[in-house]
Amino acid sequence: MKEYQIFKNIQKHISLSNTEREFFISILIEKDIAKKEIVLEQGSVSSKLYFVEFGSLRAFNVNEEGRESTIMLAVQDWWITDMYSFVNKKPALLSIETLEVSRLIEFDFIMLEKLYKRLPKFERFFRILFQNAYIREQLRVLDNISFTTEQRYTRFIDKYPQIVKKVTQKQIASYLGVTPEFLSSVKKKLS
Amino acid sequence: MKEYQIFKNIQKHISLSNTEREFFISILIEKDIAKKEIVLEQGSVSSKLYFVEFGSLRAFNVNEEGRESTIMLAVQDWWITDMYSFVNKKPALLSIETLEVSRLIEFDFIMLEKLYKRLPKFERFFRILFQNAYIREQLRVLDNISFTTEQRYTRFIDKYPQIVKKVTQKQIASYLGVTPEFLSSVKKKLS
DNA sequence: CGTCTATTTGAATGTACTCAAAAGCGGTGG
DNA sequence: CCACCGCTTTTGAGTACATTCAAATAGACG
Repeated sequence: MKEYQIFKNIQKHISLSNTEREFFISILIEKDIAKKEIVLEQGSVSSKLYFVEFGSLRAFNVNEEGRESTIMLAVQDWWITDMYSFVNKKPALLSIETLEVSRLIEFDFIMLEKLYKRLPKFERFFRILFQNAYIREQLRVLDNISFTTEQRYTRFIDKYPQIVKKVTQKQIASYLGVTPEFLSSVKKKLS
Repeated sequence: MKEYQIFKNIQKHISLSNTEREFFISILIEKDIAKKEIVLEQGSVSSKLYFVEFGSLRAFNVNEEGRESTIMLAVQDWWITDMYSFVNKKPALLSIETLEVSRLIEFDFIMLEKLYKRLPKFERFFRILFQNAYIREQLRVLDNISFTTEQRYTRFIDKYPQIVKKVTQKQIASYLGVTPEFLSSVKKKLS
């Protein structure tokens, strides 16, 4: 049997019998994506949830003035989509692009609902997944409002060393919510 | 039968049979709390998840310099705890206090795990709850890094008019991550 | 090698903070 | 019911943080 990263991910929280595993495999859709491809465009409705088998992606918002804000970075073993759009079927606030050649596993909304029905233990799995995602985002809010840019930069590179290798300075700046020029001066001060 | 706000909340996402409802009632613990009481102290482990039957609460972090950051505000029909601490059993990053006389329904971690076992549809309920919480926090991150203080202030009062009535200017400032003095000058400019 | 983008540097400007003091407001006790 | 106390809010001056704009340098990639 093919070794999917996604099984390791799922088995962190639930265990599947052989028949469950077979069913699950039968619905999986793999997509190989080239570098710098857009997998979701801001303004369109996000109909897919992605799991990253390998590679990396970035989710970002572009505001009216053209300023980019990076909201999420995903590497191997992470899940990514514009959840707001996916759940509410409203235009996505985020675009998502690959940072390198990536293999994704794709779940569409309908299929996910079927999965919940057929294998209710996936309710538990995603309950735990969203619980952790909520905690992570809340910690990021705390970071944003209570630390200086310098602190947030060093915390970011300590927390996500594997991501730092794959993104540009400019993208880190847009994740922190500052200009690339200012981040450059912060780095200079640190060294 | 007593009319609990929490049933309306739960029935937004799942429906309970009479026997399920009876079981659920049997495990509910109500707490009436006076104004300005601390229900969770930063540094201690959060062992309870609270639902707000009525009243209002504020969750905030105090950093080494003594600066307060308001992370969450909860009114009737909201859930609140330090989820990071509750899930990981680590010292809480947040204190939680009542803003007025409030009635809470209390769930401890063990009881919640029992509830998941006995009534697995609660996995679904909390899956949806955390999904929405995650979306909300991610939108707040986007707000924080992509809007000016003035924009964030007006968005806040538009989005949470019922909360605005119950909190001080100082607390709104600490929610937005600015000083009360600066928020005061922003308000002046707006009028 | 040449082109395009990212990064750095610096000057000028605007945003937000600190500190201090005054004014406003709500609750409490006499 | 009023006077006082403590906390919140406002105001202003001075400073620090962060942006904008422009230009130079460095890197990545075909």
